[in-house]
Amino acid sequence: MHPMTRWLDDDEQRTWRNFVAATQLLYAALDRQLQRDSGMPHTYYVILVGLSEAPERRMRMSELATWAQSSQSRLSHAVSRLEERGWVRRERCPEDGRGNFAVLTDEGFTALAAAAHGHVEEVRRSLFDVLDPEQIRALDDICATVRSGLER
Amino acid sequence: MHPMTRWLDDDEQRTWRNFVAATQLLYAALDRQLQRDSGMPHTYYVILVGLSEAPERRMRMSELATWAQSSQSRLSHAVSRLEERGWVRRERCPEDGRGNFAVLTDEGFTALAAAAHGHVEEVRRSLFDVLDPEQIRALDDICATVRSGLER
DNA sequence: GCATTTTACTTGAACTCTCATATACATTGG
DNA sequence: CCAATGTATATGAGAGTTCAAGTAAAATGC
Repeated sequence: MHPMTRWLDDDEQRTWRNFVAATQLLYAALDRQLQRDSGMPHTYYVILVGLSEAPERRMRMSELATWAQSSQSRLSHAVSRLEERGWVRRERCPEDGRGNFAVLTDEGFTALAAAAHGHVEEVRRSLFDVLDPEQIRALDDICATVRSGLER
Repeated sequence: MHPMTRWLDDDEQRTWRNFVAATQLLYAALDRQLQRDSGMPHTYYVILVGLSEAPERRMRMSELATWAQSSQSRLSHAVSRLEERGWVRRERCPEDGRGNFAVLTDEGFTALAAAAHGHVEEVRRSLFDVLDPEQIRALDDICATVRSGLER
């Protein structure tokens, strides 16, 4: 069947557990900060950022899902919640009757702007402030590598 | 009020987005693999690992929560689900009437052993196989630093 | 001793995410 | 043109997580 398990040696084990611990603590801190100060999870924040950077602050659902590394279903649910808050609105796509645009409203833009400061500070506090420039370069390199390995 | 936002510069922005993309893709891959092959999310796997390494395969709930970086509530719910599957059992603590032990059952140990191969392979495929030894050392270092920054 | 506070853990509701399925429009091949 | 297939998105149920209470036992203080 499958080959013998290539178990992690002690160093790898330690690295892996440090990785899991660090990333989970980091996301927990981010989510807590965003939820507390802006009432949204990190995934919603990412969606708003995507829209805010898109031309006319609008994007097709599927394009936005790809951008935000989200499943289409997750994005659809999330946009529904964001619509309820008046931060995003859906618009039917004229060229393609199946398609929908997600459009960032002015209220959504305002909410994002209000959330950004605290979020960025948290990212700094949790990550950039504790690493030296060399480590930050290395991290960028590592993440780019892992990312391209997983993106197909 | 609060000081001016120290925005991320272009390099930091890129690093941060690579980090988010890489970690999210990685956890998505892990969770998909574990769910598909073993019917459990990564958080449950971690709980079982913790118990399997504890003396007599048992740990106090709060100790286990700390070990697994979980809230007590999350752990309590998770242990309830794991109990339903017969993988874990609760036992009242004799010395402290408030306390509970979570005990890994033989079925739980078997389930963990069955899950381990595929999980480790996925960790290798997604992370260790794509990085060179230098990068792995750097990652360990970075994660340990971030971790201790966030653990208080 | 007994009231107060703290600790250990559980519970329920609200919310998010996943997975399977459904819907509606578009495209393709004869 | 129309049946078959593919694409874009939505929806509903089930599962996990969070947050705010709730319970029960231990420790503390006077």
